[in-house]
Amino acid sequence: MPTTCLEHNFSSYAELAERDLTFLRRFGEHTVTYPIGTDVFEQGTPANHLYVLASGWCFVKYDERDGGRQVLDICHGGDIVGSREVCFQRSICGLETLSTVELCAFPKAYLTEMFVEHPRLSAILFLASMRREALLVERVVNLGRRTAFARLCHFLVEMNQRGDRANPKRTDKFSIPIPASLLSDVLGLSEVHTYRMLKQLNRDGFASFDNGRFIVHNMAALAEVCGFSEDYLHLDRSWIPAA
Amino acid sequence: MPTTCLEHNFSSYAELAERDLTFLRRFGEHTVTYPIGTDVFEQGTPANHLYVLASGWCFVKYDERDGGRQVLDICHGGDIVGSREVCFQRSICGLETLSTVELCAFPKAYLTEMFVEHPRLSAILFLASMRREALLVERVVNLGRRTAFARLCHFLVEMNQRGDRANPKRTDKFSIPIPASLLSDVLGLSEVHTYRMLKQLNRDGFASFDNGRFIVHNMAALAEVCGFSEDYLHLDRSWIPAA
DNA sequence: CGCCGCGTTGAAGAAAATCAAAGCACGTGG
DNA sequence: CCACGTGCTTTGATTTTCTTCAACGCGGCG
Repeated sequence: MPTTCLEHNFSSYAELAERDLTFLRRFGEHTVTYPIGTDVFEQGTPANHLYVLASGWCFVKYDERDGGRQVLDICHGGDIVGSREVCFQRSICGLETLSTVELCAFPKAYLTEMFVEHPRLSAILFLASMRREALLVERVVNLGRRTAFARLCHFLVEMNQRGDRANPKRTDKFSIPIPASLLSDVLGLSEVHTYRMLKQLNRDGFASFDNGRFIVHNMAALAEVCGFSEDYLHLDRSWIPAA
Repeated sequence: MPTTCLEHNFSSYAELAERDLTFLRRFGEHTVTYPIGTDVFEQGTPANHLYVLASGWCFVKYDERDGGRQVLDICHGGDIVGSREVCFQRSICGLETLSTVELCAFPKAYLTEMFVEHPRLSAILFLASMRREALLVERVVNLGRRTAFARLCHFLVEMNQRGDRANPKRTDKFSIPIPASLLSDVLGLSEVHTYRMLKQLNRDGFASFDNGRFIVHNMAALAEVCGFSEDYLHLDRSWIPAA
């Protein structure tokens, strides 16, 4: 499983040729395991790897000088993480684990070879990055233009959609090991207000939350409240070079 | 000028080989001019080109069903626009002009060839996309964790930095043809509150605003108020394939 | 002139933050 | 076993921030 996670992720975008697979397998060996609460890479310091999250949960965070913190993303199994950070001399964000995680590490130094020898892999990495950027766009809209309650609904719908992708067998129950304090940093709210919104979510019968486990009772209502758009799901893979 | 804008942009990331330049020049011809108020591409519809903004101003917008609108970016001369949109079957965002603009259009259909034949160009496109993503990260933090006034300050500092990049001869005076209504959609504020923040900006002696023209009196104070981070400026180009 | 878009101001109200207190589960040490 | 502290959750009261509504000045322009 760990040795094929990079491979598995890339394959989900397009079928790979044997020589591309061989290249990926060279790095599939570099699997690392971290316990909960580990800073995998830190904001402001150079990042030397990009990762595929093989198992477990982690989140991308941005800490402000004054102690404020914004969570940029909750990573799902299969997500590519750190491809933005390796492009900068100092990481824009930090990555912290929410559980024990297995990460498949791809050394930054091999990006050059990938772009030269494996155009198909490069195109896939580009496409995956654009997908992540589209998620960031949704987040900007969420924070800029929606109420606290709608933000929470949007978060749930997005997590559900992404959970489906990571594991097609899922139902409307899903659990992410996320304390409410962290959820408030995702939603750009105070912790107290986040608790109130969770309460309302339950009162309205949309979904319930208990210790990191969400149970969605009415996904359609959640999507309706926040005007959820699925455009980010529909990537155009047609231009990826043939194998 | 128009015929070399793509080339000029890519060269700003790394020196190009003659064969890369030749490839870019094939598309340098496709320069289009649009009047103010034009929708260059529309949210929800397929995008067939990516662009380099050769001259003028435009902005990236996300319209919600309920009529709300969020502005994702104000594009500066030299910016690559639409590389995210071409990766989706339906554009995530729309692009509208703020003035007469000249755009250098690169057909999506040629991405395949670029990735296969021009790894250096592909790497540069990737790097430029990561820079734009870093700007989005700053926007998420801005909207999620900062007050109205700090958001405005951050906007000014960012516009100033990016203006420097686009035109190194600039000073602390700069003008973007931006009505306050649009500014409010950038900052995620109501129009009225935006006016009040502009007033305060003037009262505090940080900067003044008149009809799209900003004059910054104290850039350091602006940067201080919002805790501006320059990390996004420092790209690591070291891994780009040699020419 | 009268209309309209843009900027400004004031007042009222809603949304969310902040402050404060208390309950509850859990682990630790006595 | 119980006492105690600590972190997580809940609730209420208060304050701040921002939105909304409304009115008005002002300049351009048909």
